Amino acid sequence: MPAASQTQSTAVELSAPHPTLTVYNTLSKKKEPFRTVEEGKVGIYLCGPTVYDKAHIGHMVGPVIFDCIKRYLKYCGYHVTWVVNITDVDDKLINKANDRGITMLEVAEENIADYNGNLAALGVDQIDHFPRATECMPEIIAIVQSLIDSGYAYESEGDVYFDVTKDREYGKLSNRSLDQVQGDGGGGAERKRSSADFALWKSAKPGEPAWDSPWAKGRPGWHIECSAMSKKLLGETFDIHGGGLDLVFPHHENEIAQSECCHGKTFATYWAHNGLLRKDSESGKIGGGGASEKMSRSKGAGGLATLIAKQGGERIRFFLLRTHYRSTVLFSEEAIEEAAIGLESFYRLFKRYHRITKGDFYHLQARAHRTEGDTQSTGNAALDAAAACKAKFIAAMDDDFNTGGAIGELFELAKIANRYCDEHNLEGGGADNATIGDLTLLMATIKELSNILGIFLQPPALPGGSATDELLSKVMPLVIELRAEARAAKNFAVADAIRDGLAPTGVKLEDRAGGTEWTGGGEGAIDKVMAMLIDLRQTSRKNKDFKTSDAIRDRLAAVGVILEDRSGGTEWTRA
RNA sequence: GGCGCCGUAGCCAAGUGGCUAAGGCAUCGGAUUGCAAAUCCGACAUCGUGAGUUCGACUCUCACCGGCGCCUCCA
Repeated sequence: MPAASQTQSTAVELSAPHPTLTVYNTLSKKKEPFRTVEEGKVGIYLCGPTVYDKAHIGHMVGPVIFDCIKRYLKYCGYHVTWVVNITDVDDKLINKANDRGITMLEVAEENIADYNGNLAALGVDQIDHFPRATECMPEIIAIVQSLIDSGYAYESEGDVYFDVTKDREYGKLSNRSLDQVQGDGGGGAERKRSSADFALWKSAKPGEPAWDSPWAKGRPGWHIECSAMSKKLLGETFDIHGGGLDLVFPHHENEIAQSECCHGKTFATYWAHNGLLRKDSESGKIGGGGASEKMSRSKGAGGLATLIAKQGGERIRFFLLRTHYRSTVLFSEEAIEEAAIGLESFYRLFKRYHRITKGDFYHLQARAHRTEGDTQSTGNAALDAAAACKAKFIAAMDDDFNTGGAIGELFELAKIANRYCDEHNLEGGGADNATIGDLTLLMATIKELSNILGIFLQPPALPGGSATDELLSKVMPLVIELRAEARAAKNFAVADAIRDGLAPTGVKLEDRAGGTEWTGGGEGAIDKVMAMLIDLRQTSRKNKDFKTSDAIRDRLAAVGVILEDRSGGTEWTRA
């Protein structure tokens, strides 16, 4: 078999292709029909962080898209195992530990906690295994030994290097030939046979964390831990290997080299690389084209936890999912806030659904698996339109997990549901069992599809809302009541003064068929609301509208707020 | 220098060899509202430039211009 012998890695036999799902493969630079190593099962390995510092938003792109990928593959009926590794031994960790006078393990623990908190906030909960390099030393050493035994690696003064000249296929992922990767050789150049060789094992200097090995006491090189962890949890050949585009070379190239030389067969069938985030330093400027800078912890990027605290995880997830995962994304808080506006319209729809049906969107039962045969017309225009949206949503996801296109359909679905409410006057008495049933079907479709994206799984925790002041919740009904009375008396000046006066506090009023609703009101809103009321009372007194001014004081007293008129103005206190 | 990516409306962003080029934000009309808000309806792009292939290209090829990535650690 002369032709086949040109490749040392024998291709493994794959399942029949999925009829519609295609996945882009960095290895072939094409979208390919999706086939699996084992029928009905998918193994995914995503390169996680080296935990030497806090995460930045760029670290979430991979986890978020793969979280969706797993959800979608499950939806398509696959059984999926997803591994995200933690690299917790590395030069940078050692340096960090030395700088701070703590152990490498302590540095790792701190940043792993940060990372896990970030994942949880963004709704990434599909990861099955979280292996750590330091927990896989026997497996790492076994692979290194095997590579030495088969002549692909050599020991040199206690270090072990992979001999790239022995690997005929070296460079196939990043599309470069050996003479193109002859750099300065990096650290330990004098111990290498070729400058492109890379370390599988690094002997320890005094004081460095070290593990016993057949060579010198030391630690694994970068790259090798992924080969070991993926083998341990997913086998010698698995389906999808993911990571940031910046990992293609040298990290993934070296992983392939190690694993395929060690096992003599395909390492991963599909290589899926997400695009990188850039920080938009000129956001807000007209005309775009402004400079943007690379996100990198070495350049001080970080603060993801702070960003989450401010914006909330769902906004960030939604922002990331609006763009195809392979694109470069310009990130700025303004961009996140713009995405959030779209998100809010969904939250409003969910509330509308609740007003009409008393049902909770978040508790709707939705289909968990795709069904191809439910496209026959129902004779109901709204339901038919929704079915068409769903079909387009699925087609988008089938096309290399095109979440951006899928989200467009979600907006369309929201419009269909809102229109249905309008056309059938569901908030003005048009609701009956039939219309409520149809609306619920529409909402369940939104639930089914948003479940795939991992959004709207539960009411958003942040921002603002959850921390609403208890007193504010008591005062607002009273404010609304005052305004309702003013409106009933056609005293629109007072009614509008209340609503307009509330605007700067972040509290919004919306008049609905069933009464006025209020939303918003974050930290400090209560003080501003009280100031508005005091101001309104002053104005009323000035206008001899004592009915209003007295009502304000009396009703505030009823909820435990006392107003005291002093020479310098009115002060309020909690009783 | 080597390898590669991108350029769609004011902004963000899907998509396709030929029917109306998704969707979101913003803007402008209209319905609705006491006025708003929300919601709905409508308006708003010929797809960086030039050439080629083709009956036909925004979609394929080439050139150019303009952004960007990797080649050192990096999600």
